Amino acid sequence: MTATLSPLIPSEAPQRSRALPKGQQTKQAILDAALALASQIGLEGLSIGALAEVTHMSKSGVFAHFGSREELQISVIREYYSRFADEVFYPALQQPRGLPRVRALFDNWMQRVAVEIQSGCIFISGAVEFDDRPGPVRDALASSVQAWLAALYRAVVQAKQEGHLLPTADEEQMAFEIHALILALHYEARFLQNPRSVGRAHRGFDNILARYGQAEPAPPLSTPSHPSSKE
Amino acid sequence: MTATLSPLIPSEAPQRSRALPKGQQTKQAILDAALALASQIGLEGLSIGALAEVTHMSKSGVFAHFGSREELQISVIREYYSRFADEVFYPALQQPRGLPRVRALFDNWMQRVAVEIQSGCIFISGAVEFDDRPGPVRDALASSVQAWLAALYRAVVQAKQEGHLLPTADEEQMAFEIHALILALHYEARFLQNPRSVGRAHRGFDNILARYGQAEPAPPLSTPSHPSSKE
DNA sequence: GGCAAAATAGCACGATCGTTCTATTTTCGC
DNA sequence: GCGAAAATAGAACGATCGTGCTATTTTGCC
Repeated sequence: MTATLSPLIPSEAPQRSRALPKGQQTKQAILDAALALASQIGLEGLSIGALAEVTHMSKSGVFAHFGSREELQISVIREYYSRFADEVFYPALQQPRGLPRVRALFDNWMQRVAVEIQSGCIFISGAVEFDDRPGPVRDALASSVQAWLAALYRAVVQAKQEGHLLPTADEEQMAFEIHALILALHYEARFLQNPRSVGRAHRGFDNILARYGQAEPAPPLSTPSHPSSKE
Repeated sequence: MTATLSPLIPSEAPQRSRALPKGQQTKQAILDAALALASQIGLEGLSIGALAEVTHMSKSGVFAHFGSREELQISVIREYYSRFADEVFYPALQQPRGLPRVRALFDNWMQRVAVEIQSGCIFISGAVEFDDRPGPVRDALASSVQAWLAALYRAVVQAKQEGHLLPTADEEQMAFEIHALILALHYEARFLQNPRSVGRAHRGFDNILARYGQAEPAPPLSTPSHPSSKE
């Protein structure tokens, strides 16, 4: 099976046969602006009026593309998830299974969060905004995050299977601790504006590897592949 | 010097000579309700109308006690900070300097966050809400958090001074990693509703101690050092 | 190039927000 | 218990919000 980040939220199949009709085109432009706006002020702060102003449209013009504010928020989450996957997940697949891939996932993630120190991360701000507000927006957000964390977890499991981690390593624990570093980086860099946070997070990852990793580099092609990776 | 969490935000000296006048009394009642409300829906979600309804007062009656919404928010932060110090920081001072005190700080913190999985933590939600919204509310929040993190850092420094940590231990790094665990606990327990998070955070702390602590008092890493960290 | 359909604008609605102003009630020292 | 001062209520304001309704413009197929 090929590793993917499943599009948990079904989206209409994009038209590939022709150039996008005008409607979809401006819808995408609105979505771009909405993503930028939501990153700064949060999904809850996203207002149709402000969005209309930015895109030089009327409120109802913007509104018509989504039908409701909730649908707009969900679309933003979908868009964010897609970009996150393109930027963090898929590039890491070029690294070989195991520790190199885990390292690439973390590095890409770090790099993205480092940029988001200015712009904000929807997966983090959204979690706070919707942590006790049930509904479709929360569901979309939670399943997106879960999909990403599950992908990270799978990469850690593979690293252990490849012999890159100690046999005693607890994969779920390791994934938890990696996630923790990212959250602390976001908190201390973006809110507390501590410039040392990036270095702290990197050091933290090194510490995690020192604890869970095999002391000696694993033999490159030693073990014949087990029944292919199931999760 | 005696260890304290300085009241960074100056507050009017409370009247001790007499019973509180009626005004201060209801102000405190409003503040209690505001704290509960802000914990659930955030400092930004705190509305004077909702607060009036909960306290069975008129909007203007509530408003008159604070003069502005901003002042209300700052008062809530002040109140939260005070309770946090009473519940997490001061009790830990009964433990001897060094590792026991660090452990107590973490345990108290964990216990509080474990409760806040239901109610929410203003230090965390507020950080997201105000991370790029300058102003007095953000300042009050940031200085409160900084004061607490500095207190944690001092405790770690003392632990090293007492010889409870390796001479190579980086105190700031250790404090960063502890903070990270708390943030991950809050995120994964409150938003993702993963019941294993409490155990993961405890285990993470054990891992940190294994990395930075002087190796001897407890049996080495393979056995869990605390009976409670079972999932 | 005309014409249905899609896209966008304009306007108004009810609700909620923080805040202000004025009136009324309650507190509390004397 | 009188009366000034404090506390609370009530109503109204302008602003902003999401949304529904109806025009108007623009698109894109024939």
